[in-house]
Amino acid sequence: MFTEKHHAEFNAIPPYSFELTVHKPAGWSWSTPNEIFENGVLWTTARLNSCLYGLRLRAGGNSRKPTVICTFFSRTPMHTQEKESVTSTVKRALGLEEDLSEFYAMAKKDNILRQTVEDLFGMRTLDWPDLFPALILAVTLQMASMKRSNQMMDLLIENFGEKVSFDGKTIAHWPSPKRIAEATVKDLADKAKLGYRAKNLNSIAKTLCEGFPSADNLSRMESDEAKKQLMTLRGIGIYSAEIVNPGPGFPLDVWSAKIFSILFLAKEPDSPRDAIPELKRIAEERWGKWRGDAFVYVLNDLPRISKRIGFDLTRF
DNA sequence: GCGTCCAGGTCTACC
DNA sequence: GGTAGACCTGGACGC
Repeated sequence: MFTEKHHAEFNAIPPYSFELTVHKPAGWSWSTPNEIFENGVLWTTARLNSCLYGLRLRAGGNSRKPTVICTFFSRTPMHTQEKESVTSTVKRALGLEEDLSEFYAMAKKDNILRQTVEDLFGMRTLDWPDLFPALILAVTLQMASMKRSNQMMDLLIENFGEKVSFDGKTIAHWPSPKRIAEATVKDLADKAKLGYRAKNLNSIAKTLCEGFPSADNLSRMESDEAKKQLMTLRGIGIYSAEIVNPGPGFPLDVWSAKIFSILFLAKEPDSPRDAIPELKRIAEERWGKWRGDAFVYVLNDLPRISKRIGFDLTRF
């Protein structure tokens, strides 16, 4: 039984939009696809240091002094050190201490971003509480339509995940690396329809169980070093590493390559895959170290950008 | 109903 | 070091 074990209020560097950060317009979840966002409150689950927690999060403070109020639910009593550790992970994943002022100053001079940063004022981009779910997402996105990726993720959670009941809610959470490492490749392929990805995910899970830097550790590394570490995992290439550890990366795939080709070059690419290196170069030249943030802002504002440029970017 | 093609990449063998 | 081809499989599409 998960009961309330720890309660805290965290300060955020303004501007900070709790809602846009945890409940993104493009539909990306903060920790698990099954989390519940109602009336400004997020009920979600996270596996931190191999322990599962229920979390209830909501905005506090005001626009000049924003805060996030967080309640942790756990099976067992939480020790002081455990409280400090999970608190620090949650603060990082909420982007509370991220200062957007330099990004916004750059964006105000950029035709594509100027209005977008106003549309999504105060949104933090993407920082995973836990590493394995991010790797599952990256692997299931490969060579599949969004519908099929969602099917694989849903089946993984249904067949190998865990349910957490707390605060009157029940939320199904991602499987642990241990559970996927212990499953057979055949079982993963059959039950989660992973196809060739089953072998990769099983290998990744085993590597994580043997010892691999956590999401917290990776976030403290230089971006290139973190990317290098991630790319040692089987089935994780440049795109997947940048999805998992966004930083200043620009994780273009054939879908987003079509969108950025329209925005940068005003044309659809003949071959989106072949256009990726050139589009990445343009993004780096145009947005520099802020290209990762620009990437997330643009992809979360497609309906409004489409209206402004008179081209439907949501049809890709 | 059936065949074909392709999808929000990565790895490997071969040059 | 650069690159063609293989990789699972569900769903869309044409016939």
